[in-house]
Amino acid sequence: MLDARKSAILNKVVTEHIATAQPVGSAHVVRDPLIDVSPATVRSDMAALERDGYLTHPHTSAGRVPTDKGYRFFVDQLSPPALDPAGEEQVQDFFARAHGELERVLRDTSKLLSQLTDYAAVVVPPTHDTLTVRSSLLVRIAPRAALIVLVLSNGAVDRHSVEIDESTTDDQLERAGARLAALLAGRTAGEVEQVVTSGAGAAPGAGAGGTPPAPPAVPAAVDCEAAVDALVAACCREIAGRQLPSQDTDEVYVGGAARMAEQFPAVQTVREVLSILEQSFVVVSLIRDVLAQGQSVSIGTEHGLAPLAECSLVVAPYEVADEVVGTIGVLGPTRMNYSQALAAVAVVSQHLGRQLAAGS
Amino acid sequence: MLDARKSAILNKVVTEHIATAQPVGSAHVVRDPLIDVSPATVRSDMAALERDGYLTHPHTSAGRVPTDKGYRFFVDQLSPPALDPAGEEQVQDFFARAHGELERVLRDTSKLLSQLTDYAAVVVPPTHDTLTVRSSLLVRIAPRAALIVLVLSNGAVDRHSVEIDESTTDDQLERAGARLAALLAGRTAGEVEQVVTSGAGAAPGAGAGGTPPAPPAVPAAVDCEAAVDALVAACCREIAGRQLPSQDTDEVYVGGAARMAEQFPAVQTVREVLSILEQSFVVVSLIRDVLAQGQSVSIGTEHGLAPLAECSLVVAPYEVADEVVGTIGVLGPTRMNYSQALAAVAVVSQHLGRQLAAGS
DNA sequence: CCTTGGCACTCGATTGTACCGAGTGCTGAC
DNA sequence: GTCAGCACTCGGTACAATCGAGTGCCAAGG
Repeated sequence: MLDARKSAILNKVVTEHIATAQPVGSAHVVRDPLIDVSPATVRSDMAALERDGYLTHPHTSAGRVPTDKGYRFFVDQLSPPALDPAGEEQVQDFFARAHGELERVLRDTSKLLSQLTDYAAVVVPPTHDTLTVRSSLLVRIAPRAALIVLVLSNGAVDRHSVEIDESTTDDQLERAGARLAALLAGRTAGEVEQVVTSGAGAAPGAGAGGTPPAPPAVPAAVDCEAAVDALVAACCREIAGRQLPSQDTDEVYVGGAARMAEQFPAVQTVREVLSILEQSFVVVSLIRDVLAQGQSVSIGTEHGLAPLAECSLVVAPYEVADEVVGTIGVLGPTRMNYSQALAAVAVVSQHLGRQLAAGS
Repeated sequence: MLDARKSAILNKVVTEHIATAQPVGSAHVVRDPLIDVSPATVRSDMAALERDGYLTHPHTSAGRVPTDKGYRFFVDQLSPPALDPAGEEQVQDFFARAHGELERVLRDTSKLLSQLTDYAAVVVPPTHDTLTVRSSLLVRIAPRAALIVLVLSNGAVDRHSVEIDESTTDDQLERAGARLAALLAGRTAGEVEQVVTSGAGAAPGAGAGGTPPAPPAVPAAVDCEAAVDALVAACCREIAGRQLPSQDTDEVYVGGAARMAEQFPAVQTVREVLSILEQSFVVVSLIRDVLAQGQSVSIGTEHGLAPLAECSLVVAPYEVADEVVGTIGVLGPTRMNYSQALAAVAVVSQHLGRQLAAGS
């Protein structure tokens, strides 16, 4: 597509612009030992690159700046980058020390990633699909509400509330709890869903398509045992339901958002970017979209979000037991240090996966 | 201290400066109908106010700007402010709708408070001291680690991990779990602590003063029942220990941090403020300090944090069952709208307390 | 003694002008 | 195709002039 010299020039423009944040002119480009031609030649090549959409001009008599397409070319031909030794050590250290609650580990991981790259970092927590239920508990917390607590195989705790009928006796609740414990032990949330839809009485059935699922409620018990059955079914539905995309629970850990303040001269831009970062739902779906396209980098306007037009996102999934369970990412300006970000994201995602597999 | 006219002038300067963010001159001040003197008189009064430390001068030939002391005077003589009807309705709406997990409610509350005021908002979650344990569960999550899960009376779930000896049998664990359940049910964390220090075998004893408490570990069991005893004691210690100030778990919900970006012209300031907001520990202790001094507003340099010299913090505790359990706050520039912030914080803290008492 | 109009003075902000220099595009020669 | 040379562009800086909001002080009047 691009001959060797043009490609070299484009690369030089990109790296130089990343380093200096300034438009780069032909004189700067020829300073690169790999480019052994005169400025005039470089100029004509740069004009061609501009015609092809790789570069732009802020105005006449200014140097060139890469377009999103230019960055894209640069990133695609980047050799798989390695993290610098200092960073590598930092990651090692971190995960050697990391322990305790899942949430804490994830939050700290986002901080680590942000420190490594000097940009904002995002950690999307693992879905529970690969985790099994180790233990469960059903407790009444109000006359008409009960809580299911699940301890998962990695030590995380999941929690769902179900509406119950006021007439439900403590005894019934206890029996339902016992049944539930037996039913859930060793299962994943996905398997629970299967149990629900296959047998186990009051399956959702008809209304599954367009209409929103009714809130789980248990009808007044006539037969005692039937009430217990219904309660168990409601609990299962609730647990399985949480995994559905209807969840607006989308949690996400953002670290180093403050660093974005330095990246953009315009206060307005900073404000918009930070605002987006506060809406976890938007962040999650953004990352999901990028990953769905098989990309690991999204540059400028490639994703649709207007306020992030001046940002790039570098993502990597992390795996537990060969299954993708979550994602981490770095958000920086389009003129970010891509190789560093790619390296950091790759290394951290690997370590994080291993860590979670170990059971934190 | 200040005669009526000086006081009026100071008030006018403060309100005007809050509204316009500009230094305000004598001409602006006399526009106030309450001040019926000439600009020259105002000028001499302002000079006096400056001598007394209530106002400053960016430079000669500029208007006056309030100092921290000036703001302090203004805030202290502010009549207890009421929230505007629109805001009031928003709060009503919010708490009528609020439901679900504790964390979600708190996070959303921080967003609400931020929306009401247009500044950043902070919610410090309730300590568990007034909550009782409704149910508990002890599960092994790794060969050498177990997890205590507590369901609290308001439906929240608390979780602590304890180190256990590898030789501990599942049977022992189960018995310890049963003992623990009986011991904890209906108790608050504070009461658990009392149980630990009073009887129950392996109390910390000597090392309680200066040295950090040893990590909970259970020695290899010789006698089976003794091992169970020790395990129970370790669990209790862990639960009680969490309430000690040694906790660096200090969680905090920050909403609307992005709004700070617009409040300061200097990017550096924005960066520093956001940075502070990301360190939950700092935020928590800051709020604690302010409250400990019986203040509800901290202005500029009154708290010691240099990066927040241009910020003010408005806080209010919230109560459940007449006990202060947590705090909410608003962080804005020193020239923030204090009456609005005070009103919002007061109203929201009241509603939040009521909401939590109801059992979310 | 407090208040006030008058007045000189200060100093940031704005505007205008000139100039510099980094950078481009083009052209004609090799 | 490459390159030296050249005219041209245009943002950035430096400097001066001007403007105006605001002060401090003083002398006169209640």
